[in-house]
Amino acid sequence: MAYELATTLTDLKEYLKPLLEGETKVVAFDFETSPIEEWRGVKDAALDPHKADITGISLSISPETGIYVPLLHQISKNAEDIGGIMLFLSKEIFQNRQMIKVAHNLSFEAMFLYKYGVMILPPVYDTIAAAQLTLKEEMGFRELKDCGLKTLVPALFNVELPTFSEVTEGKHFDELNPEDYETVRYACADSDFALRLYYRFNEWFDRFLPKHRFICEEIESPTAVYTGIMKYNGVAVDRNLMEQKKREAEQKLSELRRQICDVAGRELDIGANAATDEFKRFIYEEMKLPVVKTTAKFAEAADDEAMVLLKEWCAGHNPELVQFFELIQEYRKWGKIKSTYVDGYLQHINEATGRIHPDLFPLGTDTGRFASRKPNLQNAPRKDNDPIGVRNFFIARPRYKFLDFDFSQIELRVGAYFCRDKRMLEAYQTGGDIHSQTTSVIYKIPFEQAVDKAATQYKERRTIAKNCNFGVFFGLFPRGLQRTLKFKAGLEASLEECEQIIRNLKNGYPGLMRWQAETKRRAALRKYAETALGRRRYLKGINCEDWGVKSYWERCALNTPIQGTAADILKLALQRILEGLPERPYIKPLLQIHDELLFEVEEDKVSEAAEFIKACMEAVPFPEFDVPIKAEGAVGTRFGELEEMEVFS
DNA sequence: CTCTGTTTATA
DNA sequence: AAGGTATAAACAGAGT
Repeated sequence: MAYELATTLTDLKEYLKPLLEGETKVVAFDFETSPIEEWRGVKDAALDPHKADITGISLSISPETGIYVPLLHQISKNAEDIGGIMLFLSKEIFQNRQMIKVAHNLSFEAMFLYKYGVMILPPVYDTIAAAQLTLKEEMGFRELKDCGLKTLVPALFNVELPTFSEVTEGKHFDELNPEDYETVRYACADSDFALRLYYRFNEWFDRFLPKHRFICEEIESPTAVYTGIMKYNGVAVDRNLMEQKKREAEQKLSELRRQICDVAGRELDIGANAATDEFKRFIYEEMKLPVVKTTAKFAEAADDEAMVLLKEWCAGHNPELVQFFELIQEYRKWGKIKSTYVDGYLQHINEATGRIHPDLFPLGTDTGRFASRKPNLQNAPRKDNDPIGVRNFFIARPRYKFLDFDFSQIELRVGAYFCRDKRMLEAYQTGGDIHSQTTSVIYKIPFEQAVDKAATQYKERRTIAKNCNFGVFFGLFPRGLQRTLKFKAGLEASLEECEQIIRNLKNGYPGLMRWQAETKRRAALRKYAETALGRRRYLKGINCEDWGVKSYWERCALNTPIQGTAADILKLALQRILEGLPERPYIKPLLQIHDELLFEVEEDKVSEAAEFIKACMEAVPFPEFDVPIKAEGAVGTRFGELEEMEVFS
């Protein structure tokens, strides 16, 4: 195999000649990284661009070949004129709009390039995204590591690759000698096989699912670059505030524990969440309360709904226990916030940056949505459900502001696009708002009151209306609606009333029922659901005999096109934003929260940035999409205190 | 230490 | 005669 070592820019140019002269336009590349001095002993520091540098770069332009450019090895010789090489690579390759840049797990490479101020631009191709879009079903990919090169290459090319630790034997990559062929071989194999995967996956796409090639090339690969940028940036936190709130929470929890034991009349070990066996035995055995609800596995439930029901029962039979359940509910609320959002977030502050950099997975879900882990920054509690203000832990860096844009009702707009319901389409095309109509229907209040933001319970009512709308779209039953209303809004509605609401909604939007029936029928026939752009999700149990199982998969068949198309639309917006970032370095992408994007922006560039981002998000996502899209902006210094913002365009 | 069940936070 | 779906994370308890 022809793997070479480059020690000069001339060597590199010689290898890349066919690429530079336009005979081929595809190049795969890969970085080897090692921790910088300060983080040498820290686990996984080599994977963190704030604790590591690029040790060397490998490139490949044709199968079974590759070249390795050593940059920062500690022994033997590195390439001459590293600055010149980096400049050459950025200009001629990474930012070259004619060249297809291939990498396996592109967000990693994009993250390191961003560190050096280089924004890699489309066309790009992430072979890990391609793997997810081709083999996810048959190989059962879930985690990123399941589709690492070390798994894919043996499976697809019948070639064994040495693992990183076999080659490095516990050392960092920069301690290897670049003149050893093993070093060159290891580094080059990664780009060589990334390139071969590019051709292999494209053959697969062209043969079996051309639309997934479009999704890979035009959506997921640019998204991988954007993801690398978000991961690099992370979000700054106010550690002092977190420590202070931690103490407040501890105090509150111990007070509540004491009160709970007082009301219970004895010492009770309720653990961190009032979920111990001792707690459950106390309510169901000692107090002999009725089992008002069971869990999925038919055990006695003790969740918040059960607490509400028990509280109601006690109001009639055992009034002194009402307070007990109220205290338990409050205890759990504080417990959740302390363990997940205070202690949990504190564990994830990066020592090098003082910021939180979550793991973001653009293909982490079955529908095409992102997932966020370690920590999950997509589920920070909202103001109205959070006594301590967790979102205020997040602050913009000095001289910057947070800028946040939220797609308004994106899933319902997508739903309107799919079901072609006249009234829904018209409502959106004339700038209207379906949640308001629903609000007025279910609360029996005039439309004017439903749209009045100053009216009491505006937000809460809207949330419930939203639940109804989404629920009805995806197959909510009257029972489910009744439950949502009872437990989320504290509203007692009869089953008949709920049936009436659903009937009203369905009558109000007749296109909806037709679409639902047709979508379920097609899903059963094809055994998959797809988004408007053809992103597929297979529906294993859609033809199962068991009503419950089949019914679940039918709801997935209704949900996937809508949730998935909304995800596609957001990812298309990311692509447009990415294209504009090189000329707008004052915009720093931080997070994606499903229908929302968070940025840090230089404070005197906020309106410029807002105008640009809004335009990217509101652009027609693909030609057939005929429903207007709206993005609403907000600015602020703390994530919990963003103020709505008027954006002119 | 890992695994399952349950609960709860978000979109 | 009836479960909106998509996630991540924490705790509790049981088993290795």
